[in-house]
Amino acid sequence: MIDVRLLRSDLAGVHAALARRGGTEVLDQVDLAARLDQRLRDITAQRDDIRHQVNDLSKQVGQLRKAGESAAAEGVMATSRDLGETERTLAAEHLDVSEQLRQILLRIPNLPHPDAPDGAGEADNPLVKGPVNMPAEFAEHQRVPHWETATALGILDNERATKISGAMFTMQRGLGATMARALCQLALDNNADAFEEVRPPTLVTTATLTATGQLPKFADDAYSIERDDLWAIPTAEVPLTSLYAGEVLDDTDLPARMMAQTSCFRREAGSAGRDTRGMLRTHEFDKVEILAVAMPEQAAVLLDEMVVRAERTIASLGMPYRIVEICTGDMGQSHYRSFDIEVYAPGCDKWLEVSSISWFSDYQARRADIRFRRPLARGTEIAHTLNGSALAVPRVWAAIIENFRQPDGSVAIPRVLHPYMRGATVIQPKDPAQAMTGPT
RNA sequence: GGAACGAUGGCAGAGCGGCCAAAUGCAUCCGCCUUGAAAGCGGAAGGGUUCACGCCCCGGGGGUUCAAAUCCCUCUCGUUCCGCCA
Repeated sequence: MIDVRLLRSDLAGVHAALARRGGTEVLDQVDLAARLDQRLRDITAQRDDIRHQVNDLSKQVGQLRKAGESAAAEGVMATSRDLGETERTLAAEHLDVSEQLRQILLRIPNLPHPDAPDGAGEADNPLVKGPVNMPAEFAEHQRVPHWETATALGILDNERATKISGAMFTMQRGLGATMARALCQLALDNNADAFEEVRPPTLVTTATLTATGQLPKFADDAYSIERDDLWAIPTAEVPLTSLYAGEVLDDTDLPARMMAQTSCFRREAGSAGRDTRGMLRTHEFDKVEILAVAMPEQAAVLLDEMVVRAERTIASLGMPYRIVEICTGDMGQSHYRSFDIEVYAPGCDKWLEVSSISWFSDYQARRADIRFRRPLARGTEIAHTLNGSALAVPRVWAAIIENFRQPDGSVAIPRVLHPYMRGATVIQPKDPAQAMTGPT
């Protein structure tokens, strides 16, 4: 949520910043919000004035009663009672207008960082690094889609996953399952020097999913469990951001850094039919997320650091990758500034987004009410939040299968994963760990 | 799932319907004392909103009343006991 006070102090500036994201409906919403805010403040002033009078009169009643002047007290009570009517009317109107305002504010996106590149969409995202590790050309045996290779090796069994749970669910088996877990372990180990490992809940309340910005606007993208009013998290960002919701942190606690491996659940409502094969787009997947709650002046450096950390893990796998910055027209609603890491998958011939690292300024923290206190300052300030995927399993997994496919159809396991693979260095068709192959 | 009790400031913990933003203790900060510290003594200090006056905040919501931390209803959460259970 953006700061309402900006609508009063610099409406033109808000307009200019949001215009960079493209679209004009937002600007109308901003104007509407500004009008509602003005009205709300008028009502508040009137209501508070009435309350002030009632409070005064009530005190008088007490004093008159004590003095034994009950007739005078009755008169004052009558006056106060009448004022109470007006107060109720104004209070009801206040509630109504403030809820309207809130609903609009919740849907207004964050203002982009001044340095975020302008652009209309994905095609305008500037390349900031790479491609790294890109060979002059790929061998023919690498030009096989991972779902073919992996199914043949018996490490991917999407047919049975679909039987169990429906379309766009995947299942890894044998060394494929081991490697999925190994990837998470690698990402966790790579960041354990600076981030506290957390194992948060994966079902959260409506309030929690609203704090990070998924609700109310993107309800269709999330799985809900209506009977208990819970939602399945689309990313560990959701519970980790809300970990300190409603709290006032000490400046010495900041930046607070946390990481978590969780399942992530996405309905992919808008992308039915796209990327349905293999593991490019799935309803449930594992991801290691890193996250920081910080003071504003700490955030820019943290963003750089988190990009470097995500890159380091990806780079260590030895696959071609590049880093792009997300332009204003392609940024998510809550984002202030954002970078993606993409890995090249030769079998699909696609650059796959495997990590996204973002700075949210105070947008999420205001929704979540995460504040901090400076030593000498009076009052509190809204914190900044940042987060990023240290590693998202399915696409990295897929890219490994394609990049490291050998001429004989086996897959070489990247060296950094060897310690986590129980001695395996290659995934062979006749690997004894494969108990049963898929029903092809 | 059933029953009982509970929810107040950073923590602990008082609080007759009006004099309660709220005692007291601990912790914190600033002085004094001291070579320095501890102890002792004195003092300061909640959050939100507002240009300000003011208004709001005692788990959330609703109600009663001229007036609610205080009375009533309800929800949530917690503790204990019972049941069930990886």
